[in-house]
Amino acid sequence: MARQTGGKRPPGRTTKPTRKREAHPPAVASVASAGQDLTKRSELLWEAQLRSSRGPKPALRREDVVQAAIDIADGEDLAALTMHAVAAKLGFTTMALYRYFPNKEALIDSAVDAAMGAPPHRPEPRQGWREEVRRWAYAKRAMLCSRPWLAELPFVAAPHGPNWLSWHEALLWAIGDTRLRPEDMMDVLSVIHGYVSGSSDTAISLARALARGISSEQWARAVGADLGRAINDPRYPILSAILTSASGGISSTAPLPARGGRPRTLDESFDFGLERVLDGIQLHLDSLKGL
Amino acid sequence: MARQTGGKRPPGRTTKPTRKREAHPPAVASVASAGQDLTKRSELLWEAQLRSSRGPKPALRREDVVQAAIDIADGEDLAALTMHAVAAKLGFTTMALYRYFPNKEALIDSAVDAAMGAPPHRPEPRQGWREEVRRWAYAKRAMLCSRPWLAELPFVAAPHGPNWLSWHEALLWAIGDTRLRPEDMMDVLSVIHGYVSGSSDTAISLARALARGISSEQWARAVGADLGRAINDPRYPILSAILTSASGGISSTAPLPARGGRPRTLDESFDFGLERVLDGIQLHLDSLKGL
DNA sequence: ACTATATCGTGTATGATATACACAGTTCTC
DNA sequence: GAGAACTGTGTATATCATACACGATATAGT
Repeated sequence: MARQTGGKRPPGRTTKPTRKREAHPPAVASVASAGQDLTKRSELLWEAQLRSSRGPKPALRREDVVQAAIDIADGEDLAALTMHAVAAKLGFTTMALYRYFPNKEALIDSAVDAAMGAPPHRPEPRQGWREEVRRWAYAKRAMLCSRPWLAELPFVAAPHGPNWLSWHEALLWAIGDTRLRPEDMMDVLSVIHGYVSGSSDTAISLARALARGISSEQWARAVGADLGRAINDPRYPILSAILTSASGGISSTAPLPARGGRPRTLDESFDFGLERVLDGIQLHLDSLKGL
Repeated sequence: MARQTGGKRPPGRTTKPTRKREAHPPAVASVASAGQDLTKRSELLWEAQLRSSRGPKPALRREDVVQAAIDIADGEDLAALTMHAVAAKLGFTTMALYRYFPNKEALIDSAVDAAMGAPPHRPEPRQGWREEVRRWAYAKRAMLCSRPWLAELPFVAAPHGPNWLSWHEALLWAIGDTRLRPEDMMDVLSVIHGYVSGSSDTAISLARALARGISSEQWARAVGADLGRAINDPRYPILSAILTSASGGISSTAPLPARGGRPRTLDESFDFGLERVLDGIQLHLDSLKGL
C-alpha cells in the first residue's frame, strides 16, 4: 500500500542551494559516537509526539516507525536497518520518516527502548529476593539473546527510556525484599545488572549466529578456533592447559571435544556465575543483619 | 611527508567496469554486523604480514596503520576513524591501506586488540588470588575507561586477538592461586570478566565525556536528568523513592544533590560490587575445600 | 465559505564513506 | 636483463543520511 500524496513536478529544476552544511555522519557511526548531547537525545526519547491541529494528519505514528525498524533489525540485522528500508517497509519515502524523528539516532534510541520490552511479571506471592533476582536475570538475558542486535549498539552512550527504567524498577522490586537501605540498593542493583549484561556476550553471539542460520556446531567451531590459537602458544600456558586437558572450551549445547569433565553449557556457566554473585550479595545482607 | 609514487595519467579514461558488485556496506555498520565469518576475521587477525620478495618494499607495516587508527580514535572518536583519516595521518592515499588490510573491519579488529594492550604485570611475590583478581579487575576497567571508544564497538561479534587472550591468561594466572579444577576455572573467569565488563559502562560513559571536554558535573547532570524522569512517575515508585529520599544518584566525584548518606562514587560502586563477586567466589572455594 | 498558515509526504541533490579496478612505478627472481 | 609480483595512486561507484523546496492538505481565523 504505497502512499503517493506529493505532487509531481517536471524533473528540471533550478534550485541552487549551495549553502554550507554540517557533516552528515553516516549511519551507525553517528549512533555510535553519540553526536548529540545525551541530554537532547534523552528529551527526544521521552517527549510525546505532539500534534498541531493544522495541516494534514500524519499517516503514521512514531510507534509504527519504531516497530518497522525493530522488525527489520529482528529479521535481518542492524546493518539492514537503514532509513530507506524502514520507510519502504511502511510504504513511504525515506524522507517521510524525518517528520517523525529528527535523525536516525533518535529513531534507534526509540527502537532500542521499545525492543527491550517490559520486564517480566512479578510473581504473585513473593518468592524471596534471591529467586526473584534470578528470574529477572534470566529474563534479561533471554531478552538480550532474542534481539542480538541490541548488543551491537553501544548501550554506553544511549539515553535511557521508559522500558530501561522499568527493567531497573523491576530489579529494585526484587531486591526490595531485603533489609537494604535505599541508598545501598543501587549498588546491589549495579552488581547484578553489571554481571548479567557483561556475561551475556557469548550467549548473544550464539543467538545471533543461530538467527542467521548458522548451526551451533559451526558457531562453536568458529569461537573455538579463536580460542584454539592459544593452544601450544607459550604466551598462554594456563589457557592452553585448560583447553587441552579439560573441558574448558566454550560450548553451546553439544560442545567441543572434551576429555575431562563435562563442559559447561553457556547457560550453565551463566547460572554458576549468577549464583556466585547472589552468594556474595547474600553474605553482605547477612552482615547487615548482624549490625 | 606525503608520498607520491603512483603515475599520473590523463583524466579521460575509457574503462568500462560495469561488472556487478556486491554491496559495499558502510563503515561501522559492516563492522557491527560482522559481515564476514568470524572465522575469516579471526584468521586475518592472527595471520602474520607475509612479505613476498618481489616488488617494492611496503612503505608501512600493519602496526603503523593500526597505530594511526588508534591515535585517531583516541584523539577524536570512533566516528572520526575513517579509512581516509587513517591514510591521511600516515601521508598516504586511502586506497593504500587496502594493501595492508582487506577492509575496514579487519583494520578495526586489529586496532581493538592492539588498543587493549597487555594486561598488568604480575606482582613479584604472589599476593593471593583475591588481591590479584582485584588488580586485574581495576586494570581492565582502567583500560576500558582510557579508551572509551572500545566500548562503542560490539565486542560480541569480534574475533579474539593475542591481547585479548593475554588478558584472559592473566586472569587465569590470578585465579591459579586456588584449588579450582582446571575445568572450573573458566567459569570463575567468566564471572569476573562478566562483572567487570558489564559494570564499567557508566564509568566509560563518564570517561568519554571527560575526553570530549565535558565536565563531570555536566555529565552527571545529563545522566541524572535521564534518571530524574523516573521521579514522580507512578511507573517507577521504588526508583523514584530512592532517587528522592537518598543518595541514589549516579555520581562521578562531586555528585548530584543528595540528602541521605553520601552517594557512592562510580569507583566505589564498582569496588562494592567487585567485593561481592569476590565474596561469592570465596564462598565457592571454601565449599570446595570442604570436600 | 475563504484565505492564511502550518504540516505532510515527495522528489531531488549533496557530501561522506568504503571500496572496486586498472595503471604506472618498483624490485626481486630467473 | 626481462618478466613477474607487488606497491601506492587516481578514478569511479554504490550506499547512506539528510538538507531543501514543492505541491497537497487540513485547520484556524476571518
